[in-house]
Amino acid sequence: MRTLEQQVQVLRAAGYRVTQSRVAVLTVLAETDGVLDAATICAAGRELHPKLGRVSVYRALELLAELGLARRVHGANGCRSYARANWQEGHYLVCQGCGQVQEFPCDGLDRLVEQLGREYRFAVRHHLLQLEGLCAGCLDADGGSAS
Amino acid sequence: MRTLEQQVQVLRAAGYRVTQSRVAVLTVLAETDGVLDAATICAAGRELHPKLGRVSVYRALELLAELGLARRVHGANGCRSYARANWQEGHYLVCQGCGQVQEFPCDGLDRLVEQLGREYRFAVRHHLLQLEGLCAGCLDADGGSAS
DNA sequence: GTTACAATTGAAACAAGTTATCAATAAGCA
DNA sequence: TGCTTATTGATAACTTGTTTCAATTGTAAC
Ligand SMILES: [Mn+2]
Ligand SMILES: [Mn+2]
Ligand SMILES: [Zn+2]
Ligand SMILES: [Zn+2]
Repeated sequence: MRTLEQQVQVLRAAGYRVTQSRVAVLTVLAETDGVLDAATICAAGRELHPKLGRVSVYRALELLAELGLARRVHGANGCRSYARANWQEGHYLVCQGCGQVQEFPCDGLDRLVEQLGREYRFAVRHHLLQLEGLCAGCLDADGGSAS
Repeated sequence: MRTLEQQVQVLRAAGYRVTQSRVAVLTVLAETDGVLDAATICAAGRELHPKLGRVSVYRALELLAELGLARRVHGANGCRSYARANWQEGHYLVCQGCGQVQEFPCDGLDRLVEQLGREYRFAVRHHLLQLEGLCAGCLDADGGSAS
């Protein structure tokens, strides 16, 4: 789990300025476990940086996603929401109960992806694996009553 | 590969009416290998059913996706495009060269998903695996010059 | 074939989400 | 501290998706 300070270093190292807007967006994402859409991030970000504008939020999210510091999460009605991220490739669990998003490493997946590439003669450049279901906490809370 | 006739049966079996709008959308999707957005599907669908309206295209796509006859494909700038589909779960290859979308069966993936569920104590309900890269055809055409 | 009825449609108006513009600002550097 | 330029953000434009509701059409019963 990268700290905010480390994330800021990623920004700087990539040659981008460490601006109040970008830090605000990064901070908002760091303070939640779930997914947030641009409007929510903007509202929350204004408590840190009151002048924050909608447009900057969109621009920051796009940049942060490129750098692997944020991730656009695929939802049933579009992918308008983002979660914090620590890697560029997408391997994550989305809890349908509490909305929490959890990244996970992908050892087995990378092997599988490589194998699929050979099988279908396809040169894989990126891969996205998203699992939806119920997290441990929500399973316990439900007592197994979840459909 | 399900035929159009079989797809129509899926619609009917699920209790939905086989309307000109739905058949038009299904046909347009069947006639391409790639992904199409709603506007494009609407335009193409009007050659089959001139009265076809935008709204019906959105509604048809949502329904067809539910039935596993179409799939919303996750793109870099949102997921506004659809491809034909034969299953409800998402395992597919998206070619960045020609735009072709290819579904594939998921034996190994299902095992992996099950294992991940145990490892993270997460009850998986749905999974999405999307690989992006270059298909065999585009690899040959490029002669290996692709980045 | 005709009739009855609910599911479905589609034009129009609306709402939401996203991007272009461009003068003003502030981040990094000397 | 001042210089330079990337970045910002208000506004306006645009694109995408949804609501509404009277008209239509698919289906099954007659
Ligand atoms: Mn990986
Ligand atoms: Mn599967
Ligand atoms: Zn949960
Ligand atoms: Zn998506």
